[in-house]
Amino acid sequence: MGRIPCCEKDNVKRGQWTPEEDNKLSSYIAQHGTRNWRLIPKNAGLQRCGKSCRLRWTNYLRPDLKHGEFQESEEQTIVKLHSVVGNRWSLIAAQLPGRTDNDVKNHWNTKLKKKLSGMGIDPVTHKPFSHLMAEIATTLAPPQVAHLTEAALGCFKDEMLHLLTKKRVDFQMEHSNGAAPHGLAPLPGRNFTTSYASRRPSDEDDTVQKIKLSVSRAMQDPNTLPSEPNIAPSNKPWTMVSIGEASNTFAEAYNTFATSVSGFPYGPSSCGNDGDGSPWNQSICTGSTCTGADQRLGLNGKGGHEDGDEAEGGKGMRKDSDVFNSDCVLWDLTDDLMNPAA
DNA sequence: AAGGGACGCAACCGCCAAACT
DNA sequence: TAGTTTGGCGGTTGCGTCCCT
Repeated sequence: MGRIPCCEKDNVKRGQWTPEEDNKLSSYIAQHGTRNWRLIPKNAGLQRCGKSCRLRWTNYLRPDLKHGEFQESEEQTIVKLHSVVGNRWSLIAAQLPGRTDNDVKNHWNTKLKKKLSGMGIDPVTHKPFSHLMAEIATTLAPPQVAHLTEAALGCFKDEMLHLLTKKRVDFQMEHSNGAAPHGLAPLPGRNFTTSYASRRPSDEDDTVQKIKLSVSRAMQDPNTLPSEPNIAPSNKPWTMVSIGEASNTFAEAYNTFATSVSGFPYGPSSCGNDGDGSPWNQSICTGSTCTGADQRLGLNGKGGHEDGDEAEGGKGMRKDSDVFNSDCVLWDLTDDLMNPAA
């Protein structure tokens, strides 16, 4: 029954490929093609598993591969496609001639995820963090919102201070004239060198305090709470308006953070239209779930991944072609992307 | 100059659907 | 039709290199 095993696990070599092995594999495939991966290592005189040979060929040896750095246009394509199809690297790579799924995956994990996070955009949902927080807040009553705010601010503090600490030296070294570093969008009127260098340790606590103050002020604003007399805020039946207003405190908190940390390179509302016009600022914000893009394009947020599990669970989506039926068509998708089964 | 941590990339692992016997 | 392998995919890991202290 069935076929014979692809290779004897005990007799196969593992680890890095040598130039000799590459030559053997390349010359064999040049002559005989890639029809049967089980037989290729045997016939080519390689002590490798067929699967290992296939990976080596598809990810490295194929003559049509690009090996250089990713261009900005390629990065934009990856981000756009990822906002629609999630971690389906093979689909994304198919739109980038010369790039493999492994290339795209590695580049996403090592560069693009951090780049998006640094711009205040969640790499899983492609929404601004502030927008995410507001969305979460709409599902909670204000007392819970307050607790969530505390937790979220802790996250922001750690994340942003980490970024600031890491970048400070680079900015001072490379941009003594105050210009924005490569790949980052400068804010008008901000000077990186002075703003970073002037930060004191106590600024960190000041920042968090500022945010907390802003949030609590917004929470207690009479305009954001129901007006029934003699009912303590925590006991009031919350109206849609009040909850909606309270949820805005998250966006305010985030923007307060970005504003109060002088020199924060991406500024508040990094997904708005108030950027500097750099390709990154424009392209990132075309994500299907971005508020700004939703408004500009008249979208209702049906496209993209509304929850992290779906975005992360590439395998779970394989059979689900609904992602291609999204109302949210942001750019021209090729036929095979729109109809992956074809 | 040396040690340690961070980073990037290549390769492996495990799962799934299709193909095959 | 059932059992098995193959090919393909996404997630994860290991290792070499770079950079900072």
